[in-house]
Amino acid sequence: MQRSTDLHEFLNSEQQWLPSLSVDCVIFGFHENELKVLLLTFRRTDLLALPGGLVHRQEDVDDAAKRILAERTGLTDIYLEQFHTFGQLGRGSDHFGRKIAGANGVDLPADHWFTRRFVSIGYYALVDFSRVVPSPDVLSESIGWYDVRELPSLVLDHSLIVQKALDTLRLMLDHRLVGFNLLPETFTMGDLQRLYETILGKKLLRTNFQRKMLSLEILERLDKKWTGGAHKAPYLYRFDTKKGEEYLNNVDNRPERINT
Amino acid sequence: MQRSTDLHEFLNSEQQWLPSLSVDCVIFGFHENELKVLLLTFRRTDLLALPGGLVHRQEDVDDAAKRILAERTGLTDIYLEQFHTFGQLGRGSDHFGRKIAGANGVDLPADHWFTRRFVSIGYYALVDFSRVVPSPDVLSESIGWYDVRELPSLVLDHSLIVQKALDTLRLMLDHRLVGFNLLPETFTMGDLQRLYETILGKKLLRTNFQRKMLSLEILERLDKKWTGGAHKAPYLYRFDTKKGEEYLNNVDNRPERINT
DNA sequence: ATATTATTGTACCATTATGATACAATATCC
DNA sequence: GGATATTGTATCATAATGGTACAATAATAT
Repeated sequence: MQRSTDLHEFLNSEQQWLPSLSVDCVIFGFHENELKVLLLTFRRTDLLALPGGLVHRQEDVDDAAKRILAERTGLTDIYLEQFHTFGQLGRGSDHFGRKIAGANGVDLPADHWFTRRFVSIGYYALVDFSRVVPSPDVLSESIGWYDVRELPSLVLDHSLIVQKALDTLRLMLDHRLVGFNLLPETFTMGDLQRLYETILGKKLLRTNFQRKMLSLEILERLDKKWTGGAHKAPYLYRFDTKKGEEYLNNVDNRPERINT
Repeated sequence: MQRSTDLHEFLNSEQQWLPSLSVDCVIFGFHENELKVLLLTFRRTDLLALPGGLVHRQEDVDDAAKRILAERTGLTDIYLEQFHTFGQLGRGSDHFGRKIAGANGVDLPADHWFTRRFVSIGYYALVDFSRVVPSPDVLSESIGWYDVRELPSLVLDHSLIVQKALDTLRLMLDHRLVGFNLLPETFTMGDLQRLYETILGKKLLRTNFQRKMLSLEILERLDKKWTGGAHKAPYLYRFDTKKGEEYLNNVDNRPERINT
């Protein structure tokens, strides 16, 4: 995989990019009842930011999001979903771009392209952060997971972007069954419940959660799982892709409150 | 209100605009059990398109959407909501821009800015089309309402944009109570039901719809309405803004299916 | 006046979904 | 074999929803 090149090269790369547009990725990491977000710091600064980047002149924006995530964090094969585009005035990157360049000994000319305004398209994803090893690119000093409940302050409007992504994730949780692409191929009902609880930020009643999930008829029950714990072994389940598609395609399963 | 200027002026206006970005508005019109979309044809062509436009260099994108809608259709004070950004390759406007210019006797040079690629931010709104008089701007030959169930073919990817907007509208219908900003100040339960039925594209059971709406406790019951019809007079209702806000702010009213 | 008509508001019942508790089943450890 | 922690299911009470019935009531026709 092609990783980002260095800052000087980047600052001279205006011709490569679609002007005015950027992409920012909110990668939620789930593990052990914690929900975290992947953040980078820029070299020689302590500025925290979402992994983001620019779109090539001849590149589908969805593809750009995947490429940017890969280049900046090393993460590949992750399902990204667009959720909102941020185009407020005052998310201008003048101060911001100048600060980053400055920290690396570059004094940007008054009208340098990187100091101009960008409108940013937000994408989000949900991964199991114990099974993913992000690595920072050359523009970045560090990369790491930060708990969503105590997020430090971020560059530009990135805090707002994270908040909007989280709202969308919660809203879409069972509409899109987004959870299933971050569980292992097979999982227990407890695994699934912990995922839901972490994303929704609240406890669910075990028995009713189980009843509900089984009633959706999108899970295939497999063998039991003998973990070595001193207790009854839980069943393993697999997400039944075919039934899952049917479920999602059924208009009646949309989360609308008016039915009859 | 400033309306759009002529084509030649527009084609020389590159400096005004944020490059690569456009906005398209999907205005749904509701009246008498019909759901329609507002479309324009470009001058001297029969190309149908959504009202769209470009963003000024120093202009909030949400503001740009409102301005564009006003300039191109004459509609003002309409609540627009962003729903998706369209950035596929191949929605390129080369062929498209050249066709429009050509129809008006302008032969665009090979790399004219208007033939380049645009990424478009989609906004939608819902209005009562009997109470709104759109008028086409100078770029357009005509403006009119088209039934969503039998949409003619549109320019670029505008059919896709309409479909996505409609999906979003239906999904958000009672989550955001989006319907209320297009009913008159006071309305009957029948009015409200017809609105829901038209947007959802299906019949609802009168008695249960009434029960549901009343149970939300966001409607204020007023006097009866004597229409002159040979039947019992229905109550009029007003949307109670304060209670409505409370309702929308209550997380428990989000359309999630996993509760306990 | 009175009957007729169309529509509305509400009551009511059957069915389904949800919140909550109880309890038997069972892998492992001791 | 008994203790322990967890899981799967049953069950009950309550709430929400789908569906029907019916009385109330503005206008109109008689």
